[in-house]
Order: sequence, then C-alpha cells, then structure tokens
Amino acid sequence: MEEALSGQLSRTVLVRIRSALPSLRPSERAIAELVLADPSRAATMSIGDLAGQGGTSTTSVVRFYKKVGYSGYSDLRLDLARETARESLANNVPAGVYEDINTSDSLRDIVSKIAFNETMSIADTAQVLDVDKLAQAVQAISTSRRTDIFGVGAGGLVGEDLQQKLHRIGLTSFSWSDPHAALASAALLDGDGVAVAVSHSGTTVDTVDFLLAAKAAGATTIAVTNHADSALGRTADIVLSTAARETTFRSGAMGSRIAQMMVVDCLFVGVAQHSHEASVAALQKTHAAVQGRKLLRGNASA
Amino acid sequence: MEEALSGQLSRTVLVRIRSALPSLRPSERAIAELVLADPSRAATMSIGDLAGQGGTSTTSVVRFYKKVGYSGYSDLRLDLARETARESLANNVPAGVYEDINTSDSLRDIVSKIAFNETMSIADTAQVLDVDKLAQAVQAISTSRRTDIFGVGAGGLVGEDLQQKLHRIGLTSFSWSDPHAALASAALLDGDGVAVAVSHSGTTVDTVDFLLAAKAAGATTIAVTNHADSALGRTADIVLSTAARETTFRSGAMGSRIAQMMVVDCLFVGVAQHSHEASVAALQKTHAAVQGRKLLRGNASA
DNA sequence: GTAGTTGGGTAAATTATTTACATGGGCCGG
DNA sequence: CCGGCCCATGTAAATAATTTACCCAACTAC
Repeated sequence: MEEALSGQLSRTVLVRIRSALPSLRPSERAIAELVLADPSRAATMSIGDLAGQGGTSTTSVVRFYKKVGYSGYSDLRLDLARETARESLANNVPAGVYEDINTSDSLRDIVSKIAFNETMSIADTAQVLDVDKLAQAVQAISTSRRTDIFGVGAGGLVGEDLQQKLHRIGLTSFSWSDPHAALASAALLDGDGVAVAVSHSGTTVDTVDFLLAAKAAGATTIAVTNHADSALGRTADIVLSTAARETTFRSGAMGSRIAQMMVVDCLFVGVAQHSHEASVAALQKTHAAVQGRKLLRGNASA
Repeated sequence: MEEALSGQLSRTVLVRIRSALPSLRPSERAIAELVLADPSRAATMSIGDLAGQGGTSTTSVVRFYKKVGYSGYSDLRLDLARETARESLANNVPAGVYEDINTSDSLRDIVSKIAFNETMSIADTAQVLDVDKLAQAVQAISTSRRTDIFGVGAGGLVGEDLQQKLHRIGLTSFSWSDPHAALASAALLDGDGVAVAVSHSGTTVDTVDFLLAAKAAGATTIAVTNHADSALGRTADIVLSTAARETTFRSGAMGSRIAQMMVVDCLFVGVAQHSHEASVAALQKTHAAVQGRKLLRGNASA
C-alpha cells in the first residue's frame, strides 16, 4: 500500500491485482478479472469502457485501482502497458537468430539475423574492450604529431573513417590502403608518431609489416583486432580487442567491421574529449601566465 | 499513418518521432525533444505538463503527436511506456546513456554510451526497415547490369563498402566520391542500371542531383536515408530508411553510419542469396537436362 | 421495525483532451 | 514600402475523461 510502487518499481501490477482479489467486492472483482484476462487491452480502455464491459460503474473501477494501490488511473494504465510490453518481448526473440544465414531465410529473417549479430558484436566488444588500453591509445594519438593508419579490405574502410574523424578535429593523420605507401610512411614516423593497424584476423602480412616498420622507426603502435594473440596483436604496443560474431555467409565480415567501427568511434570520442580538455587546460595556463601582469594594465592581450 | 501503428506494432515510437523531427515546427520540435530526452517521464505527463515544460501550448503538443502519427494522446503515451519498458529490460541500461556525451564522462562512460547508441540505432533500423522495399532493392540490384553508388562524407564510406561487397560476388558496381564523376556515370546509366545514394539527412544537393540524373537516364534509383520525406527520399524509386540515434558530440555521425552500414549489409546478403538461388536454379535446370542420359551411365559428371 | 453497516451507483466537480478560431509576424508582388 | 497572404502558434470553447461527494438499497443485529 506504499507509495513507491508507481513508476519504475512496478513490475508487479498483475501480481498485486491477483493478491488483492480476495479483499475486493464483487463489482470490483469483476473489473479485476477483466484486467487480468487481457491486461494489454485493459491498458487501452478508459474507466468508462472498463466499467461498461464489467457491467458496473466508473466509481467501482476507481475503488478497484485505489485498493490495488494506485493513486490515479493513468498510473495503473501505464504500469499495465509496461508490464505487457515486457512480456511480449520475452517470448519475442525470433527463433534461430544465432544461426548463420542460409538460403532458405526470408528477407525478414535476414534482417533479424544481421541486426542481432551486429548488435551482439557491439555489445560484446564493449564488454571486452580494455578501457586502460583505450586510454593509452587516446593519450598516444592526442599527443602525437602524426597518426598513420593502415588496414586492408574492410579494415581499410574503418581506417579511412578514423582518418576522416581525426582530421575533423584538427589532428594530422593519414589512412593508407596501398601497402607500399603505408610502409614508406610508417618508416618515416618517429617517437612523436602513432601507427594504427586495423585487421580482424591480425594475420595479414602487410598489416604486420606496417606496424613493425612503425615500431622500428620509434612510433607508438596500436592494433585493432579480434585476435590479441595474433602476430599483429603481439607486435603492437597497445591492442584494442574487438569481439565480433563472425557470420560466414559469403564472408560478409559484417560483425567485425561493425565492431571495429565501434572501437574507432570510442577512440575518436576519447581523443576529441581529451584534446578539448587539453585546450581548456592550455587556455587556463596561458590565462594564469598573464594574470600577474594584469594589475598594471587595464587590459592584457592574450 | 492510420490505425495500424497503435498496439503491438508500436515499438517504434521514438523512431517515428526522430524521423519526423525535421518536418516539425519549432514549437512542435521542442516537445519532440522533450519526449526524446526522457520518454518514460514523458509517458507520465499530461498534455498540459508537457506543454508547460516545453514552453509552448497544449495545441502544439496535439499537433506534434498527430504529425508523428497518433490519433490520440493516450496512444502515444502508452506506446512510450511500452517502448521504455522494453528498452530498460533489453540491457538494463546504465544511467544516462540517453544523454549526449559530455566532457565530464569517463572513458568507460563513453564506451557505454557509444555501445548503447549504436546498438539502438541498429535495433531501431531493423524495426523500421521496410522488407518489401528491401526486396525491391535486392531485385533491382541483382538483375541490373551495373550499379552506381554515391555518398558524401560518412555516406561515401558506406557506399564504398557496398561496392566492395557487390564486387566480391561478381556484380559490376562503382562507388563514386567525386560529385562530377558520379553525375557523369549516372547519366550513362540506362534501364538496366541502378543508382544507390547514401545520405543521412537526404538533403545534400550533390546526392539528390546524382539520383535525379540516374532517374532521367532511366535507371532504378535507391536511397538509403534517415529521412524518407527528404528531397532525396522523394526522388528515389525505393527508399530504405535508417533510424539512427544521432549524438551531436563533435558530429561523429556514429549512429547514422552504423545504421547505414546495417542496411547495406542486409542489401548485400539479400543480393548474395538472390543470386545464389538463381545459380542453384540454373544448376537444377542443367542437372535435369542431363538427367535423361544418366540411366545409361554409371556416373554423370555435372 | 429501526439503526447501523456495507456494497454499489448517480450525478456533480474537476481535470484532461480535442477542436475551432484568432492573432501576429514574416514574406512576396506590386 | 505597403498591403495582402500564409504560416506558425496560441487562446479559449467544447467535449470527454477522471475523481469526488453524496445517496440509496439491502442486509444485519438488536
């Protein structure tokens, strides 16, 4: 009978009604049974409708929901809607979304499976992603003078995406798709440079060579891969792990691409935030630096 | 826009609101944003409350929900309750994931928010994606002689991804990033050609021009956009709608890119399956054709 | 039989919703 | 630069929903 029941903590509307049943008057009970019989329909009816269907009056409906513990009809109604929504979701997981896509699937099945697969790839990656490593990567990129990015195939697109993003916030970066150009550029990096390699398997020779060259040149190396213990993962200073559920259908590489993209997004937002803080900090420093001189002048130029 | 939307098919309230956003008047949009900011709270408020909070009038609230496609306020309210119940169940969401990313977020917060945002963008898009339209698009691309793809910025990468994929299953396609080259190529399409444009807003002039040129040349035109009622959407023969949750942080355009990619993946798998079926059918035909001769031999080579 | 109690309803008061209409500001043709 | 027109928005009236106040009938206990 407490107050707290309305709103979020209310998963028990139906339970409450059921347990209140014995203490209800006949006409109130008629309403209760109507509600229990089809809660989702009840949620859409007005007090008047409900009274009509139950062969009773609006007053009895009011008495009913007060006894069940609600202070207003819309509270009951909303909880009813919420509860039924939950239930319909529970047994709504489309069958077979775990399976790989096969030729007998309808387009609807395909959409479900892809959505499920990609969703899970993101969720799993969020889980697996090491925040400390991410922080190191953010730090490295934020403070680097230049960032070289390399990936082949799908990884190349992800790399390009990162490059576009970094460029937009004023950081110097290059995305290479040609192995030779990438190698050449990596070799020219120095201690202030960063190299990022994107590869699902972590076994592509070109990608590993790229990181090795960057490392030899003294740069900080970052790998985005599903397999931290691959050649690529072992080479990199910082490994950002994805956790893609790879479907094999026509090697669409969908899960891995989505997961890589998600990691890149995190990296980008981290860097954007970091450099934002850095510039604020820099501003404060310069501000402090001129502060001592201000007393003498009317206005100091920054 | 009629009846069908209330009740069970209604998990898309927020999606509907989001996609209606551009076509809403300022005061209606204020309401929409209020609702999007905290849907579960909105569900508990009356029209008057909502109007007050949004600094506008009840009339505007009414106009808002009518435009979003509801015939009555309580319909909207119930759907809102249902949808938020569904989401809070789906992945017992950490507090505040609905908010945009801000400078005080830790890296862990950032990862959570991005994961949530992208996950929801995919789920919403899966919901909103019209399977019939998708089927038409699959059919068009599968049977076309050539597919031209165009997008700017993030959309360009998505286009390239589609191109890579189609290429891998042996279909002729081009992904353009230069508007002039795209236009020129589009103008050379004919009735057997398909043009695909990828644009979140659907308002980029170059993108619309590209589709118009393709259409004028007689090709089938497909748009992948968040806003079906945009210039781009109205131009295209087939519109594939995304339903991205756009965060504004540094205009990362993360949600939209992920959603577009998911649509492209569906398109690709559909096409792959379609042509696979076609080849299976062809195999069966040839198989049947030689069947008559088999009786005479011990082993027929296919 | 009468007073008290209980279940239930009618109708009035309140509050929420929808609709009809008015206003005011910006823009276009002259 | 003026008048008219249209769009966006609001005010207020009409309608519909809700909640409350009050009443009646039936049953119970003396």
